[in-house]
Amino acid sequence: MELDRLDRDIIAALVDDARATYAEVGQLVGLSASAVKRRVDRLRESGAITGFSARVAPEALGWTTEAYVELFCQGKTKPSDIALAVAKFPEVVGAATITGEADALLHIRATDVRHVERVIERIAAETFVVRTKSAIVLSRLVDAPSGVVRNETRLIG
Amino acid sequence: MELDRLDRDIIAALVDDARATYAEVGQLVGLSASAVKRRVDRLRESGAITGFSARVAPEALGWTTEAYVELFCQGKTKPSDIALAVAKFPEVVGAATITGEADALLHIRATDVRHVERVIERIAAETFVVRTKSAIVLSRLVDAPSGVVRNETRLIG
DNA sequence: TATGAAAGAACCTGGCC
DNA sequence: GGCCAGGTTCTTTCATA
Repeated sequence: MELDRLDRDIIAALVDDARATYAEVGQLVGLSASAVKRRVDRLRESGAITGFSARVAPEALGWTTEAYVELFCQGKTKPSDIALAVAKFPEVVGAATITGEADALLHIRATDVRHVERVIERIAAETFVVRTKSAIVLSRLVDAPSGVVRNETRLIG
Repeated sequence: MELDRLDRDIIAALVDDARATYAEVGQLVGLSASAVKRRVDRLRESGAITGFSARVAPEALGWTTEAYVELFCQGKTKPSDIALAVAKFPEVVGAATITGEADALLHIRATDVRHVERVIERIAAETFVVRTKSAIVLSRLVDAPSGVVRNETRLIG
């Protein structure tokens, strides 16, 4: 699907504030409220916008620790095997197969370092996992809303 | 600030759908619409909810490639130095200082591999950067909304 | 301190041009 | 894409426990 500048501006506005009214978004991008609604409906149908989420401060919910874990797997492990295995752990908030020595990289959120350790232990117990290599996050410097490149479009005003 | 089960259920409902009406959230958690609104207002003021974002399919916007880049820095590089430097690049959607050999781990979104290369080149040109080690993402397996642990609370119904 | 009910204002939604 | 009308939702106030 083809996205024009208006679509991109609307998306940027909704990434910034998903509860903005159609009229507010319209004023930012230069459209009427109903025109914005039509485009948003279309963007959702086409899958460009996949939904709307509250952004949460993880610490406020007790998730004060995060870690990245590299997974080294057996020769013929499929990405879907890894996906299925890690999806069982709510603590795994991100996962991807990657190039390089490791086969996959996991992003984990936990309540403390002990909790991280327990999760890694259980993941390492999966049959296809040969070994893991983990790094605890010391301080987070950047955290963009998932799926989004920051400041992608410059809004007028 | 203290969060009870009702607050956590409300947060879970809004992470799932930030545009749900207060009445809808209320029905999930067992409160009236106005009670839900009061709690949401309080959660925003207290900082537990930091905002509301549209979830976007990066590919729909042309961001088809992602990479993780380890940064090895000079001895007395401060986290704030790294933060300032990488914040200049909209392609850096995540960054954190970490334990282990590397000093920081960056998460990059770009239009293609050439684009990733250009960004890494410019980051490597920062005075404090000694070297980098990067891994291109082959396929994404898990991607939770930022800051959130999946399925944190079990909603009734 | 927190809740539910109610009322006016604001907003959404769909039809029409 | 804009305009408009009817239905829904938000927001605030009030009374209650």
